[in-house]
Amino acid sequence: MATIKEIAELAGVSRGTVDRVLNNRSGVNEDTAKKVMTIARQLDYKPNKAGMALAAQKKKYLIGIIVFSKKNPFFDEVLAGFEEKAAELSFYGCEILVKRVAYHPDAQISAIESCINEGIHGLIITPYNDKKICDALNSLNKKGIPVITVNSDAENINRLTYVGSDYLKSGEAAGALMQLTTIGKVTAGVIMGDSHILCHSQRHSGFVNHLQNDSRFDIVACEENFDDDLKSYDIVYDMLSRHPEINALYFTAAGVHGGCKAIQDLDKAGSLRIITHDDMPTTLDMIEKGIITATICQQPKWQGSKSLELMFEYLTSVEKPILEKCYYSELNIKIKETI
Amino acid sequence: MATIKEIAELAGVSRGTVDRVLNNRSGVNEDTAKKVMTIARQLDYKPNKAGMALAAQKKKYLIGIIVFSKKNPFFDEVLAGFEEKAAELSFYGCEILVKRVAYHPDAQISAIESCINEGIHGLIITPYNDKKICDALNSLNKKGIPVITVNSDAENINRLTYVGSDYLKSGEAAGALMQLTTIGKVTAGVIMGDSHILCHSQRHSGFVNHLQNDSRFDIVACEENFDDDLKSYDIVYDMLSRHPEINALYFTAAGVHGGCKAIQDLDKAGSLRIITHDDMPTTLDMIEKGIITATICQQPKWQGSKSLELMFEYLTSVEKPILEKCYYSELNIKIKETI
DNA sequence: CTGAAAGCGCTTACAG
DNA sequence: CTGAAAGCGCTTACAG
Repeated sequence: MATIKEIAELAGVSRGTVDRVLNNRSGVNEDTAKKVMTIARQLDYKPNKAGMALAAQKKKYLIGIIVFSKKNPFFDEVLAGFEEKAAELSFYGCEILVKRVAYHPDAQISAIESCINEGIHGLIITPYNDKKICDALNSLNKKGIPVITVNSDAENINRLTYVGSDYLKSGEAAGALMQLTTIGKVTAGVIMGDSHILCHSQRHSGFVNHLQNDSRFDIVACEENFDDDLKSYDIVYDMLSRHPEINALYFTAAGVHGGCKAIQDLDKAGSLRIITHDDMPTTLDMIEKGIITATICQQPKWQGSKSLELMFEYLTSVEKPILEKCYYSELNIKIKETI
Repeated sequence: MATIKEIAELAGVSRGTVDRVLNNRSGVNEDTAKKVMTIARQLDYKPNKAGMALAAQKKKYLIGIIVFSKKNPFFDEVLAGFEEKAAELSFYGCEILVKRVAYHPDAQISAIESCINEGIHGLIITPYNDKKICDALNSLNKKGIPVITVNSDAENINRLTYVGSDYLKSGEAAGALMQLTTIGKVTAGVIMGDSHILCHSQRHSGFVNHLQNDSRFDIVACEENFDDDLKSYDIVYDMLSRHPEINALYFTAAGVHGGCKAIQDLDKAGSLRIITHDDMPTTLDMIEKGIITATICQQPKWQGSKSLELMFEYLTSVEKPILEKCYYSELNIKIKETI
């Protein structure tokens, strides 16, 4: 592996100059720069990360992370991903500033402001899909603070990229799984999180799209639980009472535990085919008990670590990398026997 | 973060001495060592990886990797994991030496020998379950070259750990998936790889165990294809001709493509429920075509990167880490809509 | 526009 | 048994 020192010797200049050329720091004679670049290319120079890391010891890159409140255990896993990656990058000077706030535009706005005050260099956020947030994020961008959305995207945001699930596809997968695991006439109900949340409505569409041409399926009810377990209990209880013919349920988001409780209380545990998303402990418990048939997971940990990795790479690279529009996590179906 | 320099100043000794104490290098006065250790503990000293990496620039850790031949595309993925991790560890001086050999004890033996000749410091291997291999690996251990088994384990080997699938569990998962996706009477056939291969027979047992108390299921045939697609074609063709009542097939290992071809040629594509393992391109193609219902994957890439990570950590750490007996990969069910 | 020098934290001959 | 010094590769004030 070629080093800066070698290149400097070959080019007959100092190491400092080579460094300037290689990192596009301004103020180097054009001819000198060309000569250095040619040699660097010939030797296929790749910077040594250990050297970079050591020299960067005093530098600091502070990356703000805004995800949802502690009430939603799904984000515990995403956070685990952030922390794992942050530990790995800590010796390159990467530091993270985590804020877990309520799912509300105002809470997010004030979290964003406090991030700015603490001097973040980049922001990773699960945005509430709202005009206010959109504006706030776009003005961050103008300040030169790049934004990456994670887990959930928002419309019209000027973000670097989105890291998370393909929600339409995951809804379709839920529909397909429903087909695979049922026979005959299926009367289904859907329990959504919040129809104002982009990803929840996308899962719903995916599910409906996939099943609409299958004459076996009839979707007779769809309600929102706003990701709240108590609300979820009531809604499911009510839905199943009004529609005793329902024999399958699809939960597009959280509130799985409350909903399943209602099913247990109605003594319908065995007679319903239930598909959910994600694998928080309460969901795993319901799978273990045989109440939920399968759950479709979305690599929350990967979402955290990947988004931080991309942000850090972007912040530290000289030639800004070209990012994909979206980085989709894999869908992972789990049943009792694979958890 | 405390540094060696700080500790040296506080202890009133040189940095060299601190280094000797911290890394258990011999020949330090006991009292001095104690003093240094106390201070290090007080400051919660953690070595700076960048510093270590830079200083280790001239060192080299060569790790041998022996997996199966290029005919088995599953190992392409495992290899991708090895290479990704090797790139990450390269600036700590980690180098890998990959040998892909035929699934045969003699081929493995000679690969092991050539690894020794090239001076490996550790070996990661997917061992053929055979006395000869076992002896060879145990003698490696005696030479001080640690061994990790990956993807497949062998009996009575003195290895550091095993990184791979829990095959019994994955067979059970296949059985459960079969139950979930069928109704009424199911007459099943099993296509095994090689009954002498530990993991293949474990999957078979898991599958049979899971289904034996379910009166809906009848397993009427079980044949070996030795992971060969042509052989697999013949076996499946023959099995389905002799047992026209078969309406479900389980492939415990490779040879999926050949088997599915036979099914197509017999015009039975729609009428069989088929469960397989892994997601090599040919398998994905058969899922896309609706011939295979679901496939259970085992994180091949993770198996490669995890095993290399563990080996490198073991080789480079001062206090040898205590490893688990086994590191199991997650099981990941995929259907057409999630690939 | 460029160079010489110091420094990031750890390791390692070498000298004593 | 211990210290002083050089070195790993990259970066960064500072001086010119």
